[in-house]
Amino acid sequence: MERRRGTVRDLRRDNRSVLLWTLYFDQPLSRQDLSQATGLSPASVSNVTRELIGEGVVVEAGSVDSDGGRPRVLLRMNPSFGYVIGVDVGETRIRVELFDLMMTVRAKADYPLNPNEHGVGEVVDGILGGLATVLADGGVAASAVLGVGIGVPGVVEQGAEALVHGQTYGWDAVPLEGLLRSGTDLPLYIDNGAKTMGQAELWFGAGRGAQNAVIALIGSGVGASVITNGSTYRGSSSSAGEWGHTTIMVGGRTCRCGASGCLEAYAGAEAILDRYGLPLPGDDQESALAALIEAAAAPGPASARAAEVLDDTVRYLGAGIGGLINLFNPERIILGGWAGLLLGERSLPAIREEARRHSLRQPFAETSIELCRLGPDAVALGAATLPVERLLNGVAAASPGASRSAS
Amino acid sequence: MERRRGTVRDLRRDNRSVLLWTLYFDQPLSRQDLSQATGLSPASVSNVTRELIGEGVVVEAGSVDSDGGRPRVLLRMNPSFGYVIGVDVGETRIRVELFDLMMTVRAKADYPLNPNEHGVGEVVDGILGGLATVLADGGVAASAVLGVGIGVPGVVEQGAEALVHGQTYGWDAVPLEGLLRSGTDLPLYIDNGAKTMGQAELWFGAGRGAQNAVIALIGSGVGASVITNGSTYRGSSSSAGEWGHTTIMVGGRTCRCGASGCLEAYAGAEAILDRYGLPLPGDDQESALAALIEAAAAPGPASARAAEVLDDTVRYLGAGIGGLINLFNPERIILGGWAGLLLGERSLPAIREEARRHSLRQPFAETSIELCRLGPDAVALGAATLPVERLLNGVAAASPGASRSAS
DNA sequence: ACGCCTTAATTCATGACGTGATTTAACTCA
DNA sequence: TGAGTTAAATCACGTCATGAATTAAGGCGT
Repeated sequence: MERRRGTVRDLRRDNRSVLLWTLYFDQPLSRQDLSQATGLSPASVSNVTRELIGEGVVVEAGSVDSDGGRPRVLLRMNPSFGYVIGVDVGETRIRVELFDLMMTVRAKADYPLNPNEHGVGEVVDGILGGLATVLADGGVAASAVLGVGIGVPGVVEQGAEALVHGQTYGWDAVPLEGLLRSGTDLPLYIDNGAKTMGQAELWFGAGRGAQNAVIALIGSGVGASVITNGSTYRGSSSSAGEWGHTTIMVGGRTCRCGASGCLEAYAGAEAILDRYGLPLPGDDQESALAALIEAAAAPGPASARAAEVLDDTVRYLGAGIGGLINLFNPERIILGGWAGLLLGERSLPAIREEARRHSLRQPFAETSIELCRLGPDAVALGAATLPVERLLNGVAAASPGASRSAS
Repeated sequence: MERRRGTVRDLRRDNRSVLLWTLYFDQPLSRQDLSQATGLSPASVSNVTRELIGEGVVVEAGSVDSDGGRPRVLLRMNPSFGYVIGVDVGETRIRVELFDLMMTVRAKADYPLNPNEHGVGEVVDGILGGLATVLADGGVAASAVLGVGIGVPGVVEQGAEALVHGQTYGWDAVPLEGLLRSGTDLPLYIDNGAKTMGQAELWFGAGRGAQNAVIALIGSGVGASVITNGSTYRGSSSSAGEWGHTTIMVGGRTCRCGASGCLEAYAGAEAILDRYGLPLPGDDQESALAALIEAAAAPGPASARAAEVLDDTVRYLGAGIGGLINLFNPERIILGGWAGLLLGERSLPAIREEARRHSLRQPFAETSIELCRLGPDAVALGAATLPVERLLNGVAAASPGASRSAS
């Protein structure tokens, strides 16, 4: 991960990198477009491009007339230069997806989990099984895989080998990378699931183009991904963005993390249902929350009570979001996660209003609050962007197969 | 502020910059030391050094024996290459200080303010008067001044001309830079006072060497400065770090910002005194808070009540700090501001404990919570570092006098 | 078909830069 | 005084980005 700088060679790597990034997100582009977009001279674009085409990362694809003159040749990423795998370790299932470079899904695999028993061995088995399945189904050789991104709940401590701390479900410094290493030698990128979902929204969803944003993930629990200067902020030990355990009510409800007054203890789906207290139809949290929202809308005896719980939730959420606005001054707040979507669909305007009441005028005015745009696969998708990010940054060199022997 | 990158010339500027930064903070250093510290080759260090000495930014200063061989020549910044001015616009006074490049004070000036009437004109007059005074007292020509840094309370919106929003004391988009421009043509750098104080602690105080830190400023109100990747984080419209108005108690006390439940409404000095409610000796908040702390320690009728108020304060503060730890995952939290110091001296261990109770284990374990190390002039000192930062980054070119005509 | 025009991309000559190897500088010690 | 030692400067070389010049690839009018 060491990034040298200072020699004229590093300069080339950086230029190559900005060129790849612009091409990745705005393709197809002609060499001329690239020159304009990156600020590099046409000559340099030509040189770097030749190199990239030679390596097979970039391909020429069609051309466009330019009234009267020589037509522009369009450049694209080569989608099959290499493949990436994204893994979403969720509360109820492990999902594994195989993508090409442009993030087209090639194969999927699901592995159900017992929600109340996050056995490490089971998770490891599920991931390894999923890897084998998608490679077989997708017809892709392991040597063509650039890497495997894995989004897990809980804090991921990056180091020689990533450790996972899941304070709310009993994982304490689990050496997930080491455990997986014995079953595969693909390059692994393990990160917090909220962060990978955030990166998915940043790259392909409601966060596109943002330099500073916060993606809030509200599911059973509450998490967030903070984007600063265009990339995921990780802090000193890569656990930044743990929004769910911000105190919004000193001395308040006890949270499953052990503290009291956490946002998650009020606005997480589990907490919402618990605060409502009454039984609801549906055998999982998702349908229960949907039922609660329906109850609040429909006339009936439970309506007022349900609406009150939801309105309180909006207030808590608004307070939490207001804090994010004040602290991070983002240009965008994106509300995601299945519970975030349900709540947002019902009461996004109210959430905005509560966020306004709990933040300062100037930063609030600079922020837009929106719903996420990607579906439930965003965690896996975002995880799969991790190896792509590495490729775009120019760390992964020429041939994709080489990455296997990177022990 | 545009920073080009991509040409071999930009590379030189960057290398020059890292060399200047290392020299600034670890001087004196020999060329060899610099080579080792920056990773640049001895040859490059030699070249860049020659350039810097030629410009007068760096000077040779003495030498050190190296058992048997040619002695190492030590290099230093030239303290009188240029001068900088720092301005602290506080609640009760404006303080203006003149420094040389190495931040040795050359002159000071104070200008009292009526605490309850932050007249814009008065502030402008005070600053302009202070500038003239320190230049005269310090015997420094205006042409030798690299710039003037100004730390103000409230949100500073950077743009063509900096605007100041002081929501808590009635400044709304005040064009401070424009107003000052008519009285001086020195380069101006206006920033939030908590941020400039944070930068002072980062450069010279308890934050030295930190890559990720939060400097909490607790005075009459509450602010913070967030350091990410070694420099002040500003967000999309440079108002990031407004910690004081984070909600820690939904539906709680009304804050002077208009919202309810803000941290500032509980842990700011004004709020602490208000929560105590009873009269205290002393004619300003500072002596009143000191008296409150004394009352809690001494036996007496008011002791229990005072201790309770302070203990509550610690809890609120701990909740706020816990949120910072979870969200930013800093390696260090630094407690500053006059009230922060008073509270910290009394109960830093308790604050640490409450922060622990309100944060997740893993990020808390990575964080140390300390008191600031600089005195009450930190805001002005930090403001004065703003033009120095620009110099170190290589934006300011050869002769310091040239900066005057940078309109 | 042909030449002219327009635009895109490449090539070329140039200058800036960092670097390892070599040389010079500066000082110690026997 | 000369050998040894370490610091710094210089040199020769390779890499790179770039503006200018050149080539490539099409349209259009005659």
